[in-house]
Amino acid sequence: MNDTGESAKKKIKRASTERTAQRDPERTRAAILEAATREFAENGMGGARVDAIAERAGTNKRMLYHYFGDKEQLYLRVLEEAYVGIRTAERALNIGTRNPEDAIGELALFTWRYFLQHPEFLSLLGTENLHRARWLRQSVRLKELHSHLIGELSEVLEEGKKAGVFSETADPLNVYLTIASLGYFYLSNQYTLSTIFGRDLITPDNLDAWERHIVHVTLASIKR
Amino acid sequence: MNDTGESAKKKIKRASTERTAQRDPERTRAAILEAATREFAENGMGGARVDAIAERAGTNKRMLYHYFGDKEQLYLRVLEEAYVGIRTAERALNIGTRNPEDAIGELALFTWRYFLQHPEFLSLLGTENLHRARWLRQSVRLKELHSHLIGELSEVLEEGKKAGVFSETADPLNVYLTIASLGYFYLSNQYTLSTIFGRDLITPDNLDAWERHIVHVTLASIKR
DNA sequence: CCATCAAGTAACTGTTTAGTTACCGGCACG
DNA sequence: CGTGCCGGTAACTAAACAGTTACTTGATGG
Repeated sequence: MNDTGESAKKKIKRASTERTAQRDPERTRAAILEAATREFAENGMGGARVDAIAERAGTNKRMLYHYFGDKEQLYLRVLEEAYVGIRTAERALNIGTRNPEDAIGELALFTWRYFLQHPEFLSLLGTENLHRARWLRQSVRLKELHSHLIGELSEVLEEGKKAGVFSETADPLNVYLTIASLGYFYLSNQYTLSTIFGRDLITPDNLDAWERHIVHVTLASIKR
Repeated sequence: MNDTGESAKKKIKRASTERTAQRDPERTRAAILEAATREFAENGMGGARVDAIAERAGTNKRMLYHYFGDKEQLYLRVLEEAYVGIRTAERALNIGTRNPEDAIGELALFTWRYFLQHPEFLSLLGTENLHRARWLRQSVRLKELHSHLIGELSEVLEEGKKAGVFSETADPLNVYLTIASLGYFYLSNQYTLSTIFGRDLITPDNLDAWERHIVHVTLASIKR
């Protein structure tokens, strides 16, 4: 109830003390979030089951509703965390410090490899778009998260134009959409593509080839 | 039961006779298929409701189960029809009759515009990939439908290589995946993209710009 | 050692869902 | 004329579902 210095002190003491592990609210919360990420990624919003999330998290529905309100709020939380994940890792690249051509190549490589290592992120995007960004639109946390990317990319392109290596028509959003398109489609649609074309797209050789293809196409599209 | 000349004659008579319109099996069947296409496209496999499909089709569940067996078989039928639709239209392009550069440009334009005019096809692909092509894999009708595309594309590329306009490394599957990637991602992810980048991707100006971009990128990636 | 309070459990509820069954009505044919 | 068949209706059922409520457990502070 009250958050006096006394109780705060006790909380710190509790948090740093080895406990029986039967109770661990933060752990439970994190477990629910992770379980929900997997469940929503595998089954979509309509197909995900609240009971399944609770079971995967090793807890029960009572805790899920206690920490997250309801299914929709939990889903939004999962989606927000997924975006924070990729944008944070992207920012750490610091593409602005490289020469323009390398910077674009690095961003393409990073994006492809992130998609490859985080299939659940691609699934969540697919689900959210199926619903026309119904939940993402309600998010208040994500408005500023993405502007940094376009800003940095814009600077890199300007630098390249001045140096005479990039075409004057190169546009930052177009460049990012090109990189993301080539990575997203190949991975998210790998199952139908492999089926209809009778060729397993996910073998190491094919993945390597497509990685090189993405870098090649991206640079070919903006070089003078 | 039996399909003698007599009963066949009667069927023809029935089909050509103006009836009370209370009964029309083919119409009902087609209405169910069309309603199911929309329902599955809008809500995915998990989110689609059999009652909603029946209502949209102006009929009821009894007929749906009568014609299509169950929800899963109906879904597969919808998916198969969607693939037949795009591959049939694609074949009519006859890209083999054009000069190589125009042929690739035409294929890119066609694919983009088909995606633009058939959002339900993109949604169905998304849903099917979410489930790792679980139903498509079971389809026996679709094995040969797609080989024609790659064959024709392969011929065009060979012709272009001989003429010296295309790079020797250009690969037919890669070219198609490039075209499809750029169209698919832009449209299927337009909702989250427009939200996070604060720019409406679906305005006529932006659509035109992206159409030109796809053709430009595709050709830039294979030109010598 | 007892009172308190939050973490966690499990059984329950009202609703929705896929799939079924019992029935209706008109048409073709004997 | 009446019998069987087929397109179509609507009410039903069993299971699954999201969300709730009554309860247990165990740590902590007095």
